[in-house]
Amino acid sequence: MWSVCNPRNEEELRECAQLGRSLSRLSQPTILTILAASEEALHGYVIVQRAALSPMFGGSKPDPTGIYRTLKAMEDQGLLSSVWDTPKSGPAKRAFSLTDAGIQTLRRWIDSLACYQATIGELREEASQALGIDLPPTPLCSAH
Amino acid sequence: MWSVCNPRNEEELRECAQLGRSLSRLSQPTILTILAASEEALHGYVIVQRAALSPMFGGSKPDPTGIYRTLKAMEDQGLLSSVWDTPKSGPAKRAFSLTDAGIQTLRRWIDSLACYQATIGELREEASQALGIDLPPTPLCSAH
DNA sequence: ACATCTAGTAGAGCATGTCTAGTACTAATT
DNA sequence: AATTAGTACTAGACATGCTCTACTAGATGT
Repeated sequence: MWSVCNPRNEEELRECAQLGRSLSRLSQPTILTILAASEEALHGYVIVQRAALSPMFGGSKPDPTGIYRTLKAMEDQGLLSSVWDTPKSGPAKRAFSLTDAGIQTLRRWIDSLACYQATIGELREEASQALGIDLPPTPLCSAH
Repeated sequence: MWSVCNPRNEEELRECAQLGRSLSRLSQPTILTILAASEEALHGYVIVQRAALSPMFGGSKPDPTGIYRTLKAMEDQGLLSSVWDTPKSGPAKRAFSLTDAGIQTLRRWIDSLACYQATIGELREEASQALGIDLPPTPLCSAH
């Protein structure tokens, strides 16, 4: 299943857009949003699950390896902080929460995302014009 | 200079979005649009120049290496066809034009782009909600 | 003579994402 | 009691797409 558009099959995805399951480079704002929406610190595993519900991944769980690596990178950048949670029973797990820098970054992302939207909209208009067709209405997109 | 958003400097780009000069994976629809808008076949060099004027790259010329490689890949996929143009004087140059498959693909891209827009819009809304702020108005974005 | 423009190519590297596969412990099912 | 599914995380290999540096080579301009 695909998140962003809704091709009937893998074939069509490859034909059409040559994209992966998610928009590239937008897992960071997705993670920031998930953490900003949560009162408490979250484990990576939970973040993966919530990400599946976000518009970016629209139902299908993102690859955990990628998310864990992104979390680590974001912590290195100072956007997140984490503490090890070592319960008596069960595996050790890391709980992530936003730093002030993370909140600032998300704030900036909101503007960036608007710019992306505008840019993509312009490209879409130009493409329609070039084909000499009217801008078609927004199709049914997400899987939720 | 950046194409999509308008950060004051490289620093801010890195802080904010960790993105390159262009939205990832959208150079293909950009190229398709440029070719669809042109009556005649275009040289790679000209495509690079026109790309600089498109919303995706907003003024700054994209890396020619990347564009040439993408053109080759698109030809391999049957979206483009090319002929060598070997004038008496001057270097040999390749002229690209759209195939029927390329036109079909651009048509599908128009829907895909709408989905991207919608997805990014939803993410933006969720981010604003999570921060407890009103959805700010679309900022000034592109450089043209 | 030197710089700039046209037109393209080669190779290295980075960021991001994907795939396969594993560890380890718990809880529910058969 | 053994198997399966769920929680929680890690490692390595690979693919894709973009970026950077650097190069060839002819044409045109100063």
